[in-house]
Amino acid sequence: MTRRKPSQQTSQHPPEACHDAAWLRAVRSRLLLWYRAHARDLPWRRTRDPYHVWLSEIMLQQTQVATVIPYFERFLTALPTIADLAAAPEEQVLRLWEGLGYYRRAQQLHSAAKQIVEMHGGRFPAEFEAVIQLPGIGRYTAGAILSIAFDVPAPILEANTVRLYSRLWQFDGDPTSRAGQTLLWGAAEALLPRRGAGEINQALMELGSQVCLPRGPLCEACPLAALCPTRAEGLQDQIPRVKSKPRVTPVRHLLLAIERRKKYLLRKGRDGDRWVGLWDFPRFELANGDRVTDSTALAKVIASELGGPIAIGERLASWRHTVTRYRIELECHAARVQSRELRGKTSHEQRWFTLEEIAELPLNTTGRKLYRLLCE
DNA sequence: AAGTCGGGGGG
DNA sequence: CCCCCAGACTT
Repeated sequence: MTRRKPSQQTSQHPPEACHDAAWLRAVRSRLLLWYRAHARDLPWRRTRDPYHVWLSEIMLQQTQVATVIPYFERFLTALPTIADLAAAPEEQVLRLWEGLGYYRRAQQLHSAAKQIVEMHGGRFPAEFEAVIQLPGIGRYTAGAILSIAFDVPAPILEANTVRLYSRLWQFDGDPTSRAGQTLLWGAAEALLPRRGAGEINQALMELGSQVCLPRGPLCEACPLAALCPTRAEGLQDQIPRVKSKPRVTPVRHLLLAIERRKKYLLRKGRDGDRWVGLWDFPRFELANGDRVTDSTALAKVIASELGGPIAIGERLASWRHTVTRYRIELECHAARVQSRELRGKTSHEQRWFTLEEIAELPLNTTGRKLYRLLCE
């Protein structure tokens, strides 16, 4: 058991040295007894199909279980095999992802499916080196897929187990630091059994998410409480250390519903934009005190970006939307084109769509919200 | 080591 | 309002 001072916690001994083999065996066996009695019945736990496990792991990145479930089932109904995914148009994949966020996950999943068809005959690879080379799959996701789908003894480390291991090893340094990562990955490795790594890994995450909570962990219900040094010293609310978060900066956006003959002008996000690959209504950032209706500078920007002059009309709606570290004050206006066509050059891909066509397009969340307003 | 990428759940 | 989430990737 570790009894070193916090300042020395991150150095000197490898994590294996902190807990002996008997302690590790006790953790595994108590954990498995608890898990077999308390595991939630989740869709991706009913199968070991590598495609299903892979899809669930990608969707679950930075996304909570309850949010993922309906997306997971709808996605597999639409694209039941890796070959189906590889052959699907990107806009269908993004449409299935719409609302989940982190859309690059969907694009990399799609790209990886094509690679699997090309390089592995459509069969998900079972070797770590091949798996981690696929786009969108890092050390955690590779370990999760390999251990769950193929029973490969690969360690995992993610939000739940960072917290669990920090407490079990009483690590009070910064978990994201080099030393923290080394210690925590070492802990994950030390806990691995020779067989059944997938079950252990899922049990560790389940305990972390259901019992070893960020604040107010349920130590009374924890099967590992008697083995936990942090619990013994009552430090479970100080470990792991929390990092302060960056400030949120407010911005204003203008969203234009430009209609011409029952069609609306949409633009597709490209590299450098926020929602790459998703369609959006023409969107412009406003200066601080800018009034939408009488800014000639704004009119120039709009005309140059859309390829012709636009007359801004009445306000349709306004609301607030927070993304990453920006709080967007959104103002939606109706608008009409003044020339017969927008014929100037545009750096974005932009096209006119009917409402029926927009229904099938991948949009970002605010774009979808404005679409619904226009349908009323 | 810090930024970026989204959106919703829940206190 | 706040914190948090089965991370990966770039700078």
